[in-house]
Amino acid sequence: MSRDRVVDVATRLVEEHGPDALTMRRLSQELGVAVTAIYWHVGNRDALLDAVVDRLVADMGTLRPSGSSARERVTSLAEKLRARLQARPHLIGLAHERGRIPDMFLPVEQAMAAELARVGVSGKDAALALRAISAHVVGAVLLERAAGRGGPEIPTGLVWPADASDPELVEALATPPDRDALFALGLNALVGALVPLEDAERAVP
Amino acid sequence: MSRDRVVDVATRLVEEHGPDALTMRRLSQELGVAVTAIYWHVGNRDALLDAVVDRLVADMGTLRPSGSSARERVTSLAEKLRARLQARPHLIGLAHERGRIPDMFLPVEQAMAAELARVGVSGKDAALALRAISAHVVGAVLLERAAGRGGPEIPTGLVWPADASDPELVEALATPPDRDALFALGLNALVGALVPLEDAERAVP
DNA sequence: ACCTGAACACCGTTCAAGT
DNA sequence: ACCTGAACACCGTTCAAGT
Repeated sequence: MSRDRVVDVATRLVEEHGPDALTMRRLSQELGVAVTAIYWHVGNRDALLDAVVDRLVADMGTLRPSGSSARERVTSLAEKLRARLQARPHLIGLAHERGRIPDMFLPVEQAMAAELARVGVSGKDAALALRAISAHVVGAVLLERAAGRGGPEIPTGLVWPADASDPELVEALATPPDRDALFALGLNALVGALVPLEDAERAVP
Repeated sequence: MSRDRVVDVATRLVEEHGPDALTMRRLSQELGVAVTAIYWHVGNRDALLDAVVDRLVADMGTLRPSGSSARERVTSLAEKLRARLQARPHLIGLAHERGRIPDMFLPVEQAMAAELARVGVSGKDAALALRAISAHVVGAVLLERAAGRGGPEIPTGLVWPADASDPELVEALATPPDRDALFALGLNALVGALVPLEDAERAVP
């Protein structure tokens, strides 16, 4: 037993079954210890969740961009961040509930800031661009997380009016969305609007 | 006592204090009735939450676009939807947790589809555009909801490196983001990429 | 310093019993 | 048809008591 082991097991429980599955009694069972022993190590459940999120934030580490142009590199950072978040949906949901999303994003935003600086975007403009792009990433991940759990993807009670003049649209909306395409679409729109072209790109369009 | 009154009071509790504040015992107190009486009317807590969300979905009604061009009208729909969602953050959080966001968005998406049709966007393209825009709206609202509750807006433990070459950026990131500007920025980028200009707009640019 | 067991105040839910 | 009270299995947390 140690504080670290408690946080380890707690993290695993949250990761696999969601925050609600982390009860002090279940945790004590997995640790092979009395419920009350946990309190000596971590204080209480709230502090334990804080510790879990703290570790996640620290683990986010630094993402490295790939590609040559600033647009490619910023895009790659956003995609890698999304991939990393998607791998642990319950944990990022927890981080979100506890208002720790900004902390988690710091490393990527730093990396993006460097790319923006290269193409002459700085100051308030850079801050707005960073935040718009990272907001797109979290927004997408949070939405997907709900879609992953929730019941049927297709609206249950309500139906698109049958008399619609655009049957192809109706059919497209009846199938679950292509989340990768959706994410890429929004990201490209943002990057296109916020990250200037480099000289090389402008020369050969 | 009636099923309607139970759902009324439950809705008020969730709206004001969040879903966690809706306990069967507290609800019974506000209703002036024994806890177990509630079960006769609504089944159980889960079904009660379903009923609350059902009512919200039905209440979303139809939003009317304003403006003349398709871009303006689509933009106005997204802005009005955001305003409506922001007015009841806890309830939309609940709808999100229960995977009912698509249901809630149906009316607006219908209205947007009409606007897109006017400028010749239909079928799969229209479906993708609709979903990209509404994803931006939910994403933004979900993020703001967390920001509203969570502790300090500014990252707690971590700090932007002090040696940064762009002090204006560091300062901009140290102040809470302008959420309206952030939302408008993303929305404009999306609408610009997805909704074609009308003839009139192209003539007088 | 670290762990246990009993105890308390809370949950959601069931069910027999009342009117 | 509608409501009550007792009861059950769960929570998180405190605290005196052990080693």
